[in-house]
Amino acid sequence: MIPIMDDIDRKICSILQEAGRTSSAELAEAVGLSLSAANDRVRRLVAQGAIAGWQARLDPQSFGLGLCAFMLLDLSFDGEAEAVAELVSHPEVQELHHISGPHSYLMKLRVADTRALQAFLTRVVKPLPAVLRTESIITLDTAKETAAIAVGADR
Amino acid sequence: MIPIMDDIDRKICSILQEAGRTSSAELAEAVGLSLSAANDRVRRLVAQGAIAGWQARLDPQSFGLGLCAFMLLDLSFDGEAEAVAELVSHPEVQELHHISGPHSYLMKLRVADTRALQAFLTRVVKPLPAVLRTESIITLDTAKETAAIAVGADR
DNA sequence: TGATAGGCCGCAAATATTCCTGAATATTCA
DNA sequence: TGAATATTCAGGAATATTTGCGGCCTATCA
Repeated sequence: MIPIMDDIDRKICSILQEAGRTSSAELAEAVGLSLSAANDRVRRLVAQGAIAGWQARLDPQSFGLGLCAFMLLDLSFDGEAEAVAELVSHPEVQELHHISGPHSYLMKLRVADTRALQAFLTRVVKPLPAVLRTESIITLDTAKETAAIAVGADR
Repeated sequence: MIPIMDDIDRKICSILQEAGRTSSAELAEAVGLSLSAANDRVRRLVAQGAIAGWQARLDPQSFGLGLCAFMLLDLSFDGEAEAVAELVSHPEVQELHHISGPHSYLMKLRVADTRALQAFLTRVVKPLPAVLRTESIITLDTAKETAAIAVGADR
């Protein structure tokens, strides 16, 4: 099956990435299809992998996680894989990207406060043999933070 | 109402941020409560704001968005607010953080390819009067990318 | 023009959610 | 301490949603 995606599919995805609990009836109405047709679409999109999962978005503040930080990492080639495996295993690490440029990796962290960041750095990051250098970036204020992608459904 | 959160609340949140469509029955079973009690919890967590929303996680590749990039921005104070407002209005911009350190902002972008990144830079970023300098960081490989936070429910 | 496949619709059964009541347990205050 | 008040939980009925199925329509292709 060739995963062609038409405007209706995109609109469905657009709606669901904003409001994941939209009922099939509402969804059907929004895209102008019958309930069962809309449902078929959603099921197909999940099967195709375009919809990768469903999740509740939690409020970090409610869980005492007030600090978002980024960390640039310089890793030696030796032990790099082990370091990556160790880092991604921690829930404080939300993202870990291998990047272009003078640094090896960019890591996104979500922790309670600067104290917790310091603790994470000391307990987890620095002990890794591959870690040559780190540079921490604290977010002071967040203007936008979403995982939503540009589906292009509004045309 | 003081939003006290006990272990059961945390476990519920932990489950739902992994699998947002878990049925109340499953949820109830997982935390050892009756269906209605588990449901009450979820409703309360939503009302409190601990659960901020529900969403389908989409696969960027399926929508032709193969490139994740970060951009460090140096903005002049003059026109900063307008630049921020303009940037966050674009769906390609997933995140925009005001950060500590020598740069003003860190922006996360999701676009089709380097060509699209270049186009965004030329069409959207550079024309902003407040933009003094930019530094683009391309992600070569992503070891982890999640919005899940450390709920601390596994204790 | 006839066969076939894909998408859509509507209905009915199965399942899930919501709402209500009452009992048990904590908490507050005199 | 003891009574009054709140919370939290459980069960069940009413409501809503999801799922599965059969059939219709349309586009495609030989």
